[in-house]
Amino acid sequence: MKYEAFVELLEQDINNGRYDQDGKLPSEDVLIESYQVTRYTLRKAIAFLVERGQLYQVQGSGIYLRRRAKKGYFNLDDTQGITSESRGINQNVETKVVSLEEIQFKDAAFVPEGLSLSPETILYFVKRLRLLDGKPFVVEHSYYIKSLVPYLNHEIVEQSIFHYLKEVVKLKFGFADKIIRTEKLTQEVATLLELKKDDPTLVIIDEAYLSNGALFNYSKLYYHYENSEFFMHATMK
Amino acid sequence: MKYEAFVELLEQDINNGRYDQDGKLPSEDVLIESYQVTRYTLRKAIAFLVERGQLYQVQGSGIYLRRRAKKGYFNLDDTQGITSESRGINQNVETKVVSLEEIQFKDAAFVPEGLSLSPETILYFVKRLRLLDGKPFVVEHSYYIKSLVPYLNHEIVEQSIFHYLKEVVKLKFGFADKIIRTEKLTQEVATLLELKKDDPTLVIIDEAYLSNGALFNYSKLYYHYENSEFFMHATMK
DNA sequence: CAGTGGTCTAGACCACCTG
DNA sequence: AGGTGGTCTAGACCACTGC
Repeated sequence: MKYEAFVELLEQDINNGRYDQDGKLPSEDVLIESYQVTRYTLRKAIAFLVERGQLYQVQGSGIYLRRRAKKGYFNLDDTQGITSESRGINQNVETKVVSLEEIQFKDAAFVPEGLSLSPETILYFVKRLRLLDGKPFVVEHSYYIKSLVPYLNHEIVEQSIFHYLKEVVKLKFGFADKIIRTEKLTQEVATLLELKKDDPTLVIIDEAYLSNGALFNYSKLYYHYENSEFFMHATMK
Repeated sequence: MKYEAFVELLEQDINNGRYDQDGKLPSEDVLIESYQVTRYTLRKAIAFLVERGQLYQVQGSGIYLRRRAKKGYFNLDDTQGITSESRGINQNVETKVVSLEEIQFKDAAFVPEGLSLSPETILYFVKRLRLLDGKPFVVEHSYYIKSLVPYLNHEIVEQSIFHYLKEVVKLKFGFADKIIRTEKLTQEVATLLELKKDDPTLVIIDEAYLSNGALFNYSKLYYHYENSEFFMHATMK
């Protein structure tokens, strides 16, 4: 059994409360027996859930459920936009497209530090406002490299772009770098967020790479400081 | 050979430019041969460096160095204070202790959501201002649970508390949860950061757990919005 | 000291990229 | 087709926790 499938199965059982009375899972030996998986598969799945902060392991003792697992936050590790980020709570996501155009790399308003592309490289440039339950949540300024993302139109951009890239264009995502900071809002972004110039904003600069290491998208995201909190889990090594 | 030791060895070779001409590492088979490690040890070490964003792997192709790896940022995954976070750049860290006192849990100014402790639980409460190259960088409001952190004094708190807990008290750290958001500054914190009331601030609420899952510390950190940028690396699953 | 998770070995086969 | 990384097997032993 592939470990991804086993992760889902295990996650279901955990979420259905199968292990709630103990607050911990059975030992690895018992899990191996009851799910009929090998230790490799089991530990790979457990490691995934540990990374996500749902479980923790104590050597010599057992595998424990995290109590008070965080809900209702956007997870900084989820790199695929609001739709999947907001799982755990049911919220209505709306998207307003401010603009969609093709530009050349040399005309981009901002560029990731150290990124070298030919000045004539064609990029899609998308500005969107996204709302959660009717409240302005984030303004996105996103660039997509056209040689890797060959087609975007208004209709696609009104939905989840990443969903389209994954399911339709069949891009294989690899990893993302993010820079997080706080700024004062410009008038342009403040208007969209229904805030005032110089109000605070949480800014995330996001660089997204395919599994082959090629950058296909970079974005600057301005979050409404009152409507957005992010969560992350880290191991202390 | 333990994989932690091998990580260090491999990291040294990478940082010394041993693999720069190719931009990639040799294949796993070659690495196994040249470093005399087993595939398990090799892949565990590689996985660690991939998680940190220093390498990426492409199935069927190879193990590549990340170019333009980020330097000069604070890594959100590093959970052990400024001293180790700021590696990569040499900056002078100063610490000014604003206050150090023992309080009861019921008198704490803030409490992590869902945390249940007896109201009489004794906590150390530490307020510190930390400066980088003489510039105010972060104001920390930190609580330590005395039953797990039995002793703190002014001298310790002027240094790296985590270093003390790790090396002297021999606590074994496990994991940390963080919530990241933006707020407007209160007058009290603004004064310490040499900013004005209502200026933006990046806030991180940090909960730190021992390897046995016990919470030993939680903090609210107010970062100077002009002097602090954070970096993180994520895999897109 | 019994039982648990962590590391390690030595293989095999699969999935994917590249020439 | 050959070579690369990804998954998987079936063990063994080590390190730690808790009774």
